[in-house]
Amino acid sequence: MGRKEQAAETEVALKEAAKRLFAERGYLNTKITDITTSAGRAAGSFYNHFAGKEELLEALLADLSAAADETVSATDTEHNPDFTDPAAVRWHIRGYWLFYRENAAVMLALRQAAMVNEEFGRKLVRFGATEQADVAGHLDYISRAGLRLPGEPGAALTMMYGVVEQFMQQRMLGGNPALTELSDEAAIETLTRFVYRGLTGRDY
Amino acid sequence: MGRKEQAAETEVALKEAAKRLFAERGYLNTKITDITTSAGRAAGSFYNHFAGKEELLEALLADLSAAADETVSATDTEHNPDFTDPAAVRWHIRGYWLFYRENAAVMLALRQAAMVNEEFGRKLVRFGATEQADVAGHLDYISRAGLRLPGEPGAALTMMYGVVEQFMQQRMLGGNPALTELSDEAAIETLTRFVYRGLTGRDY
DNA sequence: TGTACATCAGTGAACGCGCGTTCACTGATGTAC
DNA sequence: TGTACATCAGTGAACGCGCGTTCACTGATGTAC
Repeated sequence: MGRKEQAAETEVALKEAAKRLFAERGYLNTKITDITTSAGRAAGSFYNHFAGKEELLEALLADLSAAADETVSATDTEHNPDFTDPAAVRWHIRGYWLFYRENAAVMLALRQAAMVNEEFGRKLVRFGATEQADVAGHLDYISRAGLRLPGEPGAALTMMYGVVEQFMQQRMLGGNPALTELSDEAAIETLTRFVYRGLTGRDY
Repeated sequence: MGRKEQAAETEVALKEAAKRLFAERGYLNTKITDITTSAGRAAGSFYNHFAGKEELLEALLADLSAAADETVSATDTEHNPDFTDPAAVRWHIRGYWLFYRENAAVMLALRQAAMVNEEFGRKLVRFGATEQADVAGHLDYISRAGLRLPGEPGAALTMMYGVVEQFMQQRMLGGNPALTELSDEAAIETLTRFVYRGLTGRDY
C-alpha cells in the first residue's frame, strides 16, 4: 500500500470511528484517545491528520456539505415550490427528515460543539439559515393564494424547521413511545399535516 | 450575623453567580472557580454547600420546580381546557413562554448537562413529559368537536411544545432578525396561530 | 535491477496543563459553667 | 456578665487526576544513482 493510500485509509478510519462514537455517546463525551483506540491506531496518529477534535468535526461537516450538495443536485429536478399544495410541503419535510436521519451523528456533534464553542455556534446558525433560504420563496405562494401566514415569513420558517428538528431529536432521544413507535413515513405525514395547516390555515 | 444565615447567604450567592454565568457562557463553560470568584468567595467554600457542579444544578432545578408550583397554584384558577378555543391554546403557550423566559439560565444549563450526563438527560425528558401531561386532556376537546388532530396525541403534544421551545431557543441565540425583533406578545401570537391551526386544522 | 539514503505514517510512553478537590488554618459565632 | 472552649463557615495554597499533545523511535515506502 502506498503512503498516500495508507494515510487516507487512517484518516477515514478515524472519521468513521468518530462518527460511531459521536452517535453512541456524543461529541463532548468522546475523548481523542477513544477515537484512536476505536479506529485501531495509536494516540499520536491522530495529530498526523487533525489538529484536534474541532478540526475533525470540521472535516466531518465538510464531508456532510459535500454529500448534501450531491444529493440536492441528484434529486432536485425542479421540485414543486407551491406551498398551497401539501405535497410540496411534504417533499421538503421528507428531505430534511432523511438528511437528519442519515447524518444524525454529525448533526448531534455540531449541536453539542455549538454549546461550548462560539465558532461552531455560528456554523450551526448559518447551517439553519441555509436550509431555510431554499424554502423562503415558497411561502409567497401562500400569501398570493389569499391565505395568511401565521406571522412574519422568517418566523414561519423557524417554526416549520423547528418543529421537524425538535420532533426528530425527541424521537431519537427515546423515552416517548408516541414517537419511537411511529414509522418514518407516519412521522413525516404527521409533521406535514401540522406544518401545512400551521402555515396556510387550511385543513388537510 | 448568625452562622446559619451566613451559610445561607453564601449558598444564595453561589447560586446567583452560577445562574448569571450559566446565562452568559453556559453550564459547560463555567468552572467551579468561576462561580466562587463571581460570588466573591474562595474556591474551597463551594464544597461546604455542594458536592460538585451537578449538585448545584440540582439545587437550582429544585428551586425552579418550587417556583413553578407556586406560580401554578397562584394563577391556575381553573383555566379553559377547550382547545377548540384559540384563547385556551394561547394561555398555555404564554405560560410556557414566560416560564422559559424567566428561567432561561437554568433551562439552558439543564439542556447542556443533559448532553453530557445520562441522569440529567432523564431529568430533561421527565420535565418535558410533566409539561405535556397537563395539556394531554385538552386535546380531547378537538377530536370531540369533530376536528382531526395531525397525528397521535403524543406526537401532537411534542410538536406543540417543540415548536415553542425551538422558537424561543432560536430567538435567544440571536442572529435571526425575524425573531429578535419580535416582541414577546407578537411571538406568542405567532406561535399560537401556528399551533392552533396545526392541532385543529381550523384557520385562525 | 540493486543498493543506499531520505521521507513519512504510525507508535506509545512521557510530559504538562487545567481544573476539580482537599485540607490545615483563621477568625468569628455559639455554648457551657 | 465573663471566661474558656467547641464548633463551624470560610480561606487559598497545594495536590493530583484526566486527558490532550509531543516527540524520539520504528519500519515501511519512495527516490536517486
